[in-house]
Parts: sequence; structure tokens; C-alpha cells
Amino acid sequence: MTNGPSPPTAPGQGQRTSTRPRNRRGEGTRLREEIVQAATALIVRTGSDQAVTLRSVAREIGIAAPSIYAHFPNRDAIVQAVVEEAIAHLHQTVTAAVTAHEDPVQGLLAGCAAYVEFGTSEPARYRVLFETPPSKSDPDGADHSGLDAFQTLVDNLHACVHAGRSASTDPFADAVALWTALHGQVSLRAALPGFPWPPTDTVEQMVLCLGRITTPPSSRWSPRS
Amino acid sequence: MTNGPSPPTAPGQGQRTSTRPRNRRGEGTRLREEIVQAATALIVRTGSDQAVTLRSVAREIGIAAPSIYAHFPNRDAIVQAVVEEAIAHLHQTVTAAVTAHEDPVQGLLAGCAAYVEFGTSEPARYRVLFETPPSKSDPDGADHSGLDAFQTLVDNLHACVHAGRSASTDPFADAVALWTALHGQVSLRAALPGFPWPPTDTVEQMVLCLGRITTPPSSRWSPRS
DNA sequence: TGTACATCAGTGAACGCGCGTTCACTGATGTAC
DNA sequence: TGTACATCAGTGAACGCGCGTTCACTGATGTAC
Repeated sequence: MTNGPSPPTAPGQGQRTSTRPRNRRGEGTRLREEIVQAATALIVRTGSDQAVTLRSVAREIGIAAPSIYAHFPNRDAIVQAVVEEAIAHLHQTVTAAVTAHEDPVQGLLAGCAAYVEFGTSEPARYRVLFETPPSKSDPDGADHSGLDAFQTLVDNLHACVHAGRSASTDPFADAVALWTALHGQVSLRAALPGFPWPPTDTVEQMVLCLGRITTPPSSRWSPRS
Repeated sequence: MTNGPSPPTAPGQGQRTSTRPRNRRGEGTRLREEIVQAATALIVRTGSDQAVTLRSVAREIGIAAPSIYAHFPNRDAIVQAVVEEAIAHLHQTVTAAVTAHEDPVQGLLAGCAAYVEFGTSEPARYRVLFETPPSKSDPDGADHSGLDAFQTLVDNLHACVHAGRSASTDPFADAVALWTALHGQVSLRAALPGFPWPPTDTVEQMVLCLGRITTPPSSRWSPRS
């Protein structure tokens, strides 16, 4: 009951029920949001964007498949919209975690933890970010949007250097190393769930190491060697 | 002309030519290898294992689609065979690079470089290693095979510690960090080709950092900070 | 040496399925007069 | 206030496609006698 009247029977079960109320005049764009939500749900439920087809999305919502053409030119555009929403969500989550700390090292650790948390709690949603090849109309559009979150990381590492907390001489390169390492953690943990993964706090060690953090962020500091 | 008589027309172009000579009696298993090679070629050419269908593989070879059933029970089994071959190849490549050096640090660097080299030169082939969900009949079979290459890494890091060249107190955890970082590099570089990636030698810095290497491996040593 | 036969390595037609996409359409609703 | 009409938000049937899978089959080849 959180999001308007729910249909009397579960969606996506086969034949549609004709009881879904159509949007009122001027509110046709609401269906667009429903389509993106339905596609996201399909990706989360099945773990793959392959589950997103015009017909599966239509079934999920309870509309006829051709109705989608009023809002998206084709299937890929739907997935692209899911990706863009997920990118915005990830960026917002990371930024919120970073800005919650005055101390730049704490901010870095929190931002990286938020990144890993997003990726591991929503593996399918994270995965489509990098699964979708750049579209022909906008060859590296997704890259650019994703770069916002990366820039947050670069800026934060710069702040650590300025505060004398990082020995990095090339914050961009080190931020790249950091980002790829985080991505590797998220990606491999999701891909190989049967592997005896160490607890996630080893990620914190990775961040301190690759960020060339030199001084303890707080009393939590405990050197390993 | 490297691999038997080539068909008079290019394969995979549409209708089959009936000129492909059938294998002789007792040599029926040759078709199995052809199927795996064709599936690999499709993956490399298209960048996705989605291109592997019974019919596309059959077209590629020049056989009828039902002929595949003599060798594979279904489509997924073909992809699984491609994965197993790629895993074996990766393991062999990394091991060869590691064992080419007496010095354990040099071996570590060479092994990691070989890993990244394999992943970046054959991105599609590398990608399917982690794309294929564990099969139902053998829930973590692929994981186990892949672990051989990982164990090489763990052993090598142990060797570095024993030689007094690494300050690692938990070589397993540090090898995991190393592996995930390498995977992140390979994976993200392939996924975002438009990103201004630093040269690959920054990967070497990552390896030295995450492997907690303490002493210079050779005269190539040049501290960054 | 000849010949019947079993077996091997495939073939070709057919099926039902879900898919993307098109087309003409419908019925509610807001608006001009 | 009433009413004709334009527009909006969709629908339903149909198309051709490639797919996995089945089935009965074919023709070459090795082998037993």
C-alpha cells in the first residue's frame, strides 16, 4: 500500500488483469516510472538484465506490451533508464557517507564502505551498471554519469593529501586503484558466493593501503605489521 | 590452413554448405572440440556469451543444430566447456609467468601482470569466467577450478613472506585483496574503455602495495613517495 | 576375397515458444463553444 | 449549463523471427563371417 492501489492479483503471473486503473489525462508519464521500477524489480529478482523484455515488463505492470512504446523506443532504452537511476542512487549514497564526516580519512573510509555496501546489498543492480555496453547514440554517456561518483573519490583523496593524511603523489591514479579494487571486491564477491571470503573489514585495510593513508584516522587504528 | 581443410565458403554466413567432410568413424569426438572453439570464437567476436546458441554454433561450424546433442546436453554445457578451457588457459599462463622467476617478488609481479594481460587481451573470454552462474548439477565447480590459479597467488605470496620480502601477516587475506584488485582492473578497464585509464604499470604499484612488499625486487625499484 | 550387417556421424523437417514490432482501434476525459 | 469534439492513455490481434528440442531418417564405413 505504499505506492497507489495494488492490483487484486499478483502481477507478472501470466494473463493480465484488466483492473489496473489507467492514468488520468496529463499523467501519462507516470507509466514511465512504473516501467523503470518494473524493470529494476525484474533485474533484482532474476539477477540479470536479460530478464527485461518488453513483454516481461508489461506483464509485471499489467499493461499491454505496445504501451511501452509511448515512453521508450526499445528494450535497451529501458535498461539504460534503470542504469541511470542506479548510478544516481549510488552517487548519492556515496556522497552522503563522505560528507557525514569532517575528517577526510573517515570520509574516505565511509564512502568506500558505502560503495561496497551498495554493491553487495544490490548485486544485480550494481552489475548492470557495467554490463550495459555504451549505446550507439551516446557512446560513453554511462561512463560520464558514473564519473560523478568517482570524482567524489578523487576529491576526497585530495582532501586527505591536503590534510597531511595521505602520502599520495598522484591522487587520480591512486583513486583509480582504489575504485578498481572496490569494484573487484563487489564484483567477485557477488560472482563467487561459495568462496571463503574474509570479512568486509579487510576492505578497510585495502583502502588505507591504496589511499596511502599515513596517520591514524581515530582510536580505531590498529597496525597489522 | 592450420586446422584441417577449410570450407570453400566462410562459415557462419547463413545457409550451410554441405561440403564439410564428416569425421571418420571413431573420430566423432572431434566435433566436440570444434563446438567449443566455435562458441569461443562467437564470444570473442561479439563480446557476449549471449551470442552462443545451438543454432549459431552450428552455423559457425557448418553442421545441423541437432548434431550438437551428441556432445552437449544443452546450450549452457557448451558455455561451461568454454569457461573450463579458459580457466585452464589462465591458470597455465599465470603459473608459467610465476615460475619463470626465481625471485618470489619478481614472480609475483610477473604472475599478476600475466593475469591482467590475459584479461585485457581477451576481455570477453575473461568475462565469461565470472558471468556464468554456478550450474545446478555442480554448484561451485567453476569456483574450484578457478581456485587453482588463486592458490598459485597465495603460494607465491607465502614465498615472498618466507624470503623476507613481504610484511604480510595474513597471506591469504592479502592474496584475496590482490586478486580482487587485479580483477577490478581487468573488469573495469574492459567495461569502461572511454575512461582515461592510467598506464598498466600502476597495477605494479598496486601489487607492491597490497602484497606488502618491503624490499626492492631489482634495480627497477623507484619509490613514489 | 566377397558380402551382409551393425554402427557411427550426422541430417532435415517440424513443433511450439517468447520475442519485438506494427497496426487499426477504443473509451475516458478535458475543453471550446 | 449542455454538447460536440479533440486528445490522451492506452488495447488487442497479428506478423515474422530465431530459438531449443524432437523425431525419423540417411549414408558412409568398419567388421564378422
